[in-house]
Amino acid sequence: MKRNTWQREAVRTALGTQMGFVSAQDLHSNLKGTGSQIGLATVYRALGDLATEGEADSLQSPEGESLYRACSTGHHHHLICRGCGLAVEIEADDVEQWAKSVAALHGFSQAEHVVDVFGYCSACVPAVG
Amino acid sequence: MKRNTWQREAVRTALGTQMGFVSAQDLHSNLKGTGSQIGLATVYRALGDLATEGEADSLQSPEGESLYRACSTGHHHHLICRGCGLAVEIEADDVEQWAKSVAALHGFSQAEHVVDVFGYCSACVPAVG
DNA sequence: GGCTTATTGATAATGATTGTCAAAAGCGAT
DNA sequence: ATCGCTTTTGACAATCATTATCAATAAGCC
Ligand SMILES: [Zn+2]
Ligand SMILES: [Zn+2]
Ligand SMILES: [Zn+2]
Ligand SMILES: [Zn+2]
Repeated sequence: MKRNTWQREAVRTALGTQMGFVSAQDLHSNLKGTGSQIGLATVYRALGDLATEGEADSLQSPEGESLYRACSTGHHHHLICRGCGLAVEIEADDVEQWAKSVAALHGFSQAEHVVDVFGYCSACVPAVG
Repeated sequence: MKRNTWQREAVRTALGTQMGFVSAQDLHSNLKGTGSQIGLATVYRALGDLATEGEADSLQSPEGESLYRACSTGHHHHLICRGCGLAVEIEADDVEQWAKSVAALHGFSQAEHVVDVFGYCSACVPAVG
């Protein structure tokens, strides 16, 4: 049976306060910054669990880091700021249809897709040029 | 000025013989297996260069590894078999336009996108059910 | 309160990728 | 072909995210 620990809840709520995607390392730093004594490994485990249970959405940054975000809604994609992590949820039925049809067209089954857009939001663009 | 070395060519041709995406580590193993004495760091550098110059296409596996594939055409995406690594190049102007417009719509700059479809090809589907 | 067992967390281990830098090799000029 | 300058190489160390260990802790149940 899975137990309720303050660590799990801490990660859950910390994720909720984030406005965008964050890495496990970042979230751990944030938690430590607020006085929490939670361990890094626990943050990794909690995030992994949340993602598995569908309470969090995960993706990989272009640099290869795993990023997480609280998310309870259904299938959708994200427009993510490389600077501050801000994530805008985007839906695109066109893309969904396209993915489905291109897979079928080539005889592929059990098709899933990865569709994410990365850039710099209007607030971060001045900081990078 | 960039120089021509047998190492670069070795990586280029080794990539060409692959039917799907491969990691730098795998390609290095393959090269070593055929008697080449090329160094691992050189394989990483060569693949990075090829990707930058547009001669190779790169993406990240779900596990976070960087994968490469020979590719001489312009910007496109892939339909990738989880079973055998087979990759079909796909183009979708619709998706390109969508990515561009959704970024602009939200004030994002320097937008890049990750668009890949994963599934099982017709040859691999029987093996997984 | 105790028992049982999942969970935690400090730390070590892993594994991909990058940095270092002296030695080797490419290329243009001689 | 040789010289000289500059890029490239490669063995090795360093980095960095993530995972594995495993003894200590603490949920949940009686
Ligand atoms: Zn931003
Ligand atoms: Zn979708
Ligand atoms: Zn296949
Ligand atoms: Zn595209």
